[in-house]
Amino acid sequence: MAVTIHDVARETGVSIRTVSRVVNGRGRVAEATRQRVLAAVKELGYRPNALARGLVSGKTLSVAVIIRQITDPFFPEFVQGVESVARSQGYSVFLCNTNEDPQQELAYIEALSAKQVDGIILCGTGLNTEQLDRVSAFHRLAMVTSRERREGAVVYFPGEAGLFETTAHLIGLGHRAIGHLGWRTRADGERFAGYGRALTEYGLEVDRRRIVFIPRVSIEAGRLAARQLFEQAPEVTGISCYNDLMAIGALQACAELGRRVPQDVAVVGFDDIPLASLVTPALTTMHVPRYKLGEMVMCLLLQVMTTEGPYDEQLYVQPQLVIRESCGACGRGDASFSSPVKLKGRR
Amino acid sequence: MAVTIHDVARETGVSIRTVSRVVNGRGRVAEATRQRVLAAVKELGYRPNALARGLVSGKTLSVAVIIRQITDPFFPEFVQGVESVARSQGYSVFLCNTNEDPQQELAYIEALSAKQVDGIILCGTGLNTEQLDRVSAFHRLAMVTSRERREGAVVYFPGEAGLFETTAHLIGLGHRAIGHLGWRTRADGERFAGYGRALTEYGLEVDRRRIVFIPRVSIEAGRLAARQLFEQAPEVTGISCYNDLMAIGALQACAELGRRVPQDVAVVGFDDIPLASLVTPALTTMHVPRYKLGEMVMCLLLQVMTTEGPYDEQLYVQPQLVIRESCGACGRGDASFSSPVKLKGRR
DNA sequence: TTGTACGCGTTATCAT
DNA sequence: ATGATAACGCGTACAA
Repeated sequence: MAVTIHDVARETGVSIRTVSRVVNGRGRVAEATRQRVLAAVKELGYRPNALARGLVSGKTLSVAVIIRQITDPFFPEFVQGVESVARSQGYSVFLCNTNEDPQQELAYIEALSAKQVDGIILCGTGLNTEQLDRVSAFHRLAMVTSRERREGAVVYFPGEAGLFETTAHLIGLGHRAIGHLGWRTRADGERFAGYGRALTEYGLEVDRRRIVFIPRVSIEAGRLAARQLFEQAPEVTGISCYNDLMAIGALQACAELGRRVPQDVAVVGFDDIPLASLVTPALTTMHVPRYKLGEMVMCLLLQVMTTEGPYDEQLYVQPQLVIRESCGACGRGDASFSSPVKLKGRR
Repeated sequence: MAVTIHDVARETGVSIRTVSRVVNGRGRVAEATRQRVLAAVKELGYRPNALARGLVSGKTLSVAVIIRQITDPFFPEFVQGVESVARSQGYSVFLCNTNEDPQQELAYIEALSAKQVDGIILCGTGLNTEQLDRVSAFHRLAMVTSRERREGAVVYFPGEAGLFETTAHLIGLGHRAIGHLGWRTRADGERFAGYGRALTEYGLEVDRRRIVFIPRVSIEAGRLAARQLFEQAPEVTGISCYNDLMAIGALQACAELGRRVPQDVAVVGFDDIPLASLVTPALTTMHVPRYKLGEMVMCLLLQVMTTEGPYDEQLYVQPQLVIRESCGACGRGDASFSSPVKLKGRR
């Protein structure tokens, strides 16, 4: 069995109360006693049981981060940001991967509440508003979302406005037949909505044939989706994508089909993952400061956790359009500058 | 305050013992009572406090995975493997990122022991043998390592043999001036050792100038290291790298410096991350089944946790050399098959 | 079949 | 300054 506070007390000849005082640094303790206790702690290798501590204190000093896909390059950096702030405040982090499944997400939240985590961070939740309200009634939480939300602690980066901007960028470059590679079929997809609004505002039709949704995000899924798009709507000359992974998949598809980027087809992504600047043509995309997002939302959660009652604060992060080469808008789209290290179409 | 077992008992008019029985599904309970209790549980939203449960049972149903770098594409898939097995057995997973810092790693282990996790998974630990022995004396643990280890539960994939093989591959292709991009300067680096042994066994000199170590693994670090390598030893025609990230960085460097791959320089990696098959020339590398590794080590940990006393089992995973294009060994290294989607030299 | 009571390792409230 | 002791919420001998 592990060594407990009683062992230390017995060893030192004081009461457990005193040991507790020394260990927690609260309350006055004679320096001599303090030293003796500290010595015993070290010698016995005493480590306070966080369970017992949490049981009585009601605080576990642990938080959970729920993300959709750890293999999506978006999330690791985000998690790092969360973790760095959390650790600096003495918090441990539970990482939970929902595999983009809302059921899984709910299941995790259930389990976490049993674990008595002090707070939960949601990044790109798949829950609907009602579910979200229920959860936020029972947990201290902070979230990163691209869905408009007027209550609670949220770091908001507008997916709708983001895709409006990328799509408008394509329109501004003269494209008229613009396709979209989207995530899921949900009617309330903000990014998809941004795509639609851009078309509409510029007087273009939203054509179902030019839209392909895929359930799970990956380069390979993007490649396949793009191929499908070109079959359904060969006239497409511009593609705005849900994110960079899909966009890179689209680049592959273009390469396979002999469509030159950006000369024949312009492709624009979202997220600006590290890979985006590495591919050739380098991907034009919306930059999202992932690490900073993680730091911000964890800071918000700290506020939430130290506040009695509801805590409302919405932080807005404006994604930035990063113009590279995949849309041909970059002044010197000189192919001779490209390195011969290329992405392959398929393995 | 949260609803406790007492609330449910009061609501139902039974004792907490009965509620406990129903909730845990142990012991005989009259079906009628059972239903009433279940109803109350649902209505009140009762959720057993895992802290209290863990305190009395000595089990928390949670494990921790300690990894070096969540942003290294190696780890996310590994973690997924761990998580899938863990979840299937009702375990939650703490994810801990050490940022390749052994001190951080020790700190995490300390904290985790306070959290009473039931087990710990180490993936590519930075601890030395002595530290490892100490830790394994106090915790149930399983590990993935490329360092030979004859005790405990370990999934072993031989880094030494792996780099021997990649280096030997280069030698077999006729290369004589072979460089190495390594991680850290540690004398006990297994992969570096494999590189050295290959040279020696084939009668080649180990030349210090042809070796560059970098402290942190990334594509960018690999690029810079490769540039340094070419400055120190311009005669190099083959490079065996610690992992794929470095190798891809090396590909970039070659591109920048006008050295054609594989015609002028052959590059070989290790890990076979998804990106490896996407770059052109596609990277020749050692394939490591990351997801499977995660599943295996979690299964081992389950064994460890359900076994009284020490549990010893070493699983060997043989990495496979995947011959692609970056060494020119692929029969038809026909450049015209390459897609125009390329990696850029720098952003 | 069901209930009482104790203990898990802490923290914190009271005395002393 | 320090020591008994009561919670915290739950599992489980043991009793009924």
